[in-house]
Amino acid sequence: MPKTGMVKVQTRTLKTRAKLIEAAQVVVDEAGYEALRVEQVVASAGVAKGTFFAHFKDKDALMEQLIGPKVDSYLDAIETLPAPKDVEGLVQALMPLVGFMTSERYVFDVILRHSGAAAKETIGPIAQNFQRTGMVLGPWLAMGPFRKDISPELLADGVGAFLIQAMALHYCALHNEMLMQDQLRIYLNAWLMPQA
Amino acid sequence: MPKTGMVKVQTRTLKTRAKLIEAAQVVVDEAGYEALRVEQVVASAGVAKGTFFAHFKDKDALMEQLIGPKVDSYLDAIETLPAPKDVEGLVQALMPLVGFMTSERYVFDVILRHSGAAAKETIGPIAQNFQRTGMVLGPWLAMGPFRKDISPELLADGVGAFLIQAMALHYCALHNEMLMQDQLRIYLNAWLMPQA
DNA sequence: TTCAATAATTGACCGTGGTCATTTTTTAGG
DNA sequence: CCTAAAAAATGACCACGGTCAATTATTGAA
Repeated sequence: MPKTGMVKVQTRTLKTRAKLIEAAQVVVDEAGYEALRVEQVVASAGVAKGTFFAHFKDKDALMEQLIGPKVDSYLDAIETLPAPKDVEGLVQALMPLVGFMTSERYVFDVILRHSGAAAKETIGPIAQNFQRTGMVLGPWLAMGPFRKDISPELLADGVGAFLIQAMALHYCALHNEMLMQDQLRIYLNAWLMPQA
Repeated sequence: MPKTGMVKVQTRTLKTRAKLIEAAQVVVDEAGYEALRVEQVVASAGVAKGTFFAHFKDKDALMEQLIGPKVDSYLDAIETLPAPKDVEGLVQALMPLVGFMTSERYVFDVILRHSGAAAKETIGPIAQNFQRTGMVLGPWLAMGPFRKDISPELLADGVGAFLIQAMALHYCALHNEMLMQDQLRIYLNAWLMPQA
């Protein structure tokens, strides 16, 4: 593995890594995440298989590099939106992200594995995304007409938990998207709204 | 695969399946779930590898047969307990189950992968467990000093969601210094208690 | 420019889950 | 019993993620 110490990073290293990620992205764009094969990636990147594992601890690490930025782009989009004024607005704001996360069973599994369930010393891109979700959501929730008796961080944590729950219940179905949305609305109403 | 129609189930079939599960359980008892190898199981069961996959769709299907009943036994124990009178009591009642679910990273992953399978055509043992969790928890929560503005089913759903969240965080480098039961207590207090 | 130390790359090899055409066993009818 | 069809078991084989000792490229100091 290219050393991550304080020594100079060889240009070659960056080139190779870029080639691998680019080749991987092409495969994903053409056939989806599930269909990605390391052998295919190294073949079209023109490097040996060993090189792949010199750059990525395992296949999942590459997946993180592909899925993480994608999730990030959805968070970018969310961040530009005005703070939602109710649960419905929040759900609508979250749906594109949810749609991506449940676009493939495999993607959802990867995200689940890495969303905090990953026992790793160095925090990966996906876990960082979840942190960022909290950072985006927290202030939003604090501004909205939501319960004020607990911290925005805790509020955001709960949104994350119910997001996972709703996706887990309906991860499979594109045709279940309405159901997932309804489910999420129910959860978030119960979680976010001050009790009458 | 042994047919599951209305024809007679051969004694041989039951024998073989029993041998496989027993052999698998021995491996698990000796080395844990993660260490289980199909080749080891078939070797000590004295059958060919193909036979294994005639009885179980894949390795995960066997894992469900091992983990499902185990989770069930914890639910049995919980069911005999008197309804908890506060969040602390609930947390204490749940901890043995939580302890098992997080005893191995691999076990948690298997459970995660199968917990949302309720939407699938054939509902597996683990998904059934999660349903049962709701059935055990619902009435309990209805009896306790918990919020009454939402249904017991929804309350139980939320407990499930926060259970997963707390367990996921337990494996996360950023949060593992906080004890899982402390985390769970915070979540469940926020979720279950009427707002002051 | 040289060269030794270090980093990156290679590809044969392995472990292990999963497949399938073939063989063996069981069942049911005559 | 005998036999043909159905069910179960077999094991050689494959796919694919991952390893590692050997090889090649890069670097920096003299």
